[in-house]
Amino acid sequence: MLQVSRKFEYGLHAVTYLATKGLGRVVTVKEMADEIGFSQEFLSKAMQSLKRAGIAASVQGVKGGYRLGKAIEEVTVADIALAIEGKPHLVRCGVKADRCEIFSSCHHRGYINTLQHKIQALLTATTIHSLLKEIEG
Amino acid sequence: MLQVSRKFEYGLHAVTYLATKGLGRVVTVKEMADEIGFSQEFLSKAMQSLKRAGIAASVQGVKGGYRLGKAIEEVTVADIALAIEGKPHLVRCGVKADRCEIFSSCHHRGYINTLQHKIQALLTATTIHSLLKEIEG
DNA sequence: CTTAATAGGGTTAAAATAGTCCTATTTAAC
DNA sequence: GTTAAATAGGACTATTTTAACCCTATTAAG
Ligand code: SF4
Ligand code: SF4
Repeated sequence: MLQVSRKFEYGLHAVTYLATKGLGRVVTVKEMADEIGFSQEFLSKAMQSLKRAGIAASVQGVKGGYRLGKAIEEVTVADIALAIEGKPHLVRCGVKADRCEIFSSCHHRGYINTLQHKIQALLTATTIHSLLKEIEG
Repeated sequence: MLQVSRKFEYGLHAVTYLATKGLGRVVTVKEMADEIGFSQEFLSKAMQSLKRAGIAASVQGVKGGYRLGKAIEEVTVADIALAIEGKPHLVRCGVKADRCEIFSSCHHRGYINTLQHKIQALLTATTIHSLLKEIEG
């Protein structure tokens, strides 16, 4: 269906939330989930992925939470997608060749791979900074 | 995971198969499935979708099968995707607004929709004709 | 030492995708 | 006209992926 995962949307919303509500401020998952309207548990998983990628930074313990890990000019939508969904692969042979029974005789991979790179370029072209400008402006 | 459906790949392979093996020739699903290396039953479903969209034409009865329904200069990858997967929607609110609990407060739709249009433009930019030239050349 | 938070493994539930099966219809060939 | 080879398509099942939840451990403020 060529659809973006829900977790990615959770992550994207979370990052823009962090970016708008105080740049250095530490925000709990609970606050974000309540404000945005998402499931706290699931958003928590998304935040953990973002943290591992350095997009968010975490503070543990009471008064803990998350804040941005990078300047919003340096985080692209592609980064968030990578952090949450892992390396993109439009076709199953991108995961592993033997996942496709016709791998050795397929003549379409080249095209599909360039297509993928173009899509990736689109995602890379948008930083969170420019996304916010687009939303507000 | 942003992955293309298997049925779409079946369809794409089938169309290029029809295009290379004789333009007017009527080819059975069995032949295509055997040659390409796909499941006959499932490929059959893909062909039915392509037929409904006019991309393939069918001949029923003994000696029946499929042939191309349009000139390969007039069929784009986007057409095949549309025929097989239906209207694209990168996010669930594209199917129906109430599929997302935060629809009314979401500020990301605009961006995601332009992203979708750009991806769609990429698919529309490749006709089967140009795809074949790319493969052969 | 208690409490509020993240970290993360493991499990379950729901949905989408992939594939199969079966029957009806069409039509060429005999 | 009967048979056989094909598409048409509905219904079903299996598999895989996604989404969500639960539970325990760890961290650190008060
Ligand atoms: S059909 Fe080709 S592009 Fe698609 S998964 Fe198989 S090898 Fe890859
Ligand atoms: S979060 Fe926004 S873009 Fe995503 S499905 Fe909901 S309304 Fe649509």
